[in-house]
Amino acid sequence: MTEMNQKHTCNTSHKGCVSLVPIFNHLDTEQMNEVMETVQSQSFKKGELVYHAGDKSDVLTIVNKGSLRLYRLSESGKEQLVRVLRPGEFTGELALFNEKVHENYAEAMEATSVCQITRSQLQALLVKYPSISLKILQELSSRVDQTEQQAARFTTESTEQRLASYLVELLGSDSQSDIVTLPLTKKDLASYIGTTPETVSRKLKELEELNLIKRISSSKIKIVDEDNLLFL
Amino acid sequence: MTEMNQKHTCNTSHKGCVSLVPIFNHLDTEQMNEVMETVQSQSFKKGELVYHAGDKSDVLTIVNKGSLRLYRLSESGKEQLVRVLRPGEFTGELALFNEKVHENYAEAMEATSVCQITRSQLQALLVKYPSISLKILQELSSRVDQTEQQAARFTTESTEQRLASYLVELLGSDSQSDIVTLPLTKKDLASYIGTTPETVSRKLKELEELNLIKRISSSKIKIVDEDNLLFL
DNA sequence: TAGAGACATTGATGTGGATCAAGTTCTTTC
DNA sequence: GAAAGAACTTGATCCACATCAATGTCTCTA
Repeated sequence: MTEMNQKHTCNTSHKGCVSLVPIFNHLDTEQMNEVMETVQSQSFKKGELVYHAGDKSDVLTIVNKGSLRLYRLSESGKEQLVRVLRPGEFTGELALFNEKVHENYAEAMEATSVCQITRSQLQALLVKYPSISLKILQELSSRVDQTEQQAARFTTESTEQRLASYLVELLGSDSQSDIVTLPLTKKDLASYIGTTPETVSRKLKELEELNLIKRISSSKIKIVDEDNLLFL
Repeated sequence: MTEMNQKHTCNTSHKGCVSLVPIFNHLDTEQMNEVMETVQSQSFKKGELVYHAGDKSDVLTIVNKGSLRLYRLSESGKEQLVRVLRPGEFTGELALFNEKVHENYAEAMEATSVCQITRSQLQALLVKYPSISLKILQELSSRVDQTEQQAARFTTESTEQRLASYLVELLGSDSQSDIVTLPLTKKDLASYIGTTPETVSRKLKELEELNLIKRISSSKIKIVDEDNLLFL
């Protein structure tokens, strides 16, 4: 991986890595044991890079605990948040399957442990258990869909609409309660929806004045009127 | 598939479908023959839809001849061009691998012939020839990358820069000559780079005044200064 | 080959949201 | 727990680009 970060390889408790993640957790116990022996566990402290653009390391990195922030730098050096990886999600597929260099940066947002599997190891597993391919294909095709949708929103919706959609989507998974917790700083949130922190601030204020949301604290927001949020 | 379009199933000459496309053309002759027997050939006239948003048909569609225009409609009904599929490229993976409905519309841009393979047929092939999975994984991961880059451009680059990048990318594949042929109408081009036809018109004029390009005809453009196009 | 409809250009105008700048509040850390 | 520094908010200004409108040009088709 990146040479700049010391690695804390711990050979115990790969279990989480394997049994938790969608691409492996359909296997039976014995097969999982086999997978566990091939994956390497690794930990990163907040702010450390798992890989960076230009890096060619060919491992698949699966988040076990914590979260990774994937971002890009534009030609002009502006940072664009691509997505946040949560436990069970993976990254590194471009370098792994296409033998290309990474185009993204992957940074730990908090203390984060991941499992890594090399190209040759994964290839062996894919041949032996084709169902793993299928899971990865599922995940990748749904990522293509999500990213296309995200791109389409940049050109067809206003900043306010994108912010509102984002809040409602947070609610979706969170559910149960009508209070969402922003998992990102305002700066990252702004970058993700394609705007600036100043504008996020102003738009949240506007949404509050329209009685669509209520700001509880800086990172907690109550969704008052989900339907009209999507109607903007 | 879509019930609105008559299908022109021709059971001859699947050969192109199979031997031309990256996901199959690494197989040996005998294996290809096997694949040929499972795929279905189909033709579409200009403007016909191969599938549409909401459709749940679970086939992988591979372009053999011609081209398909993939687009989305936003909530507000605005059309966003996602990408153009050329021979060898495929679509339909979301519905196929995730058993979800299509989110895109796929429309023939000209007389187009495609090959289709159903979920169960493909699954059988994937188990038998794991190298096919690998090819699909390659293609999908590179699509994720491209789409992420496209999304990042919407937020970090100006319209002029996006247009310039687009022209240079056209040159890349076309190569040899420094003249590119726009494969899209101005309307589609505008949608693809996230702007309006009016602005495309104006920006092309500006680029010409800067001596970076020269418009030969409405669809042919000479790239005069590739380096500075990327420097904008 | 004329005429209609689609597509492309150009101009005039308005505005959403970026940018710059100045406070304010929240977190670190020593 | 005080000081330093992030992160956040609010205000004032500006501009890139959308939108609306009019005209010009291409290309089907009858």
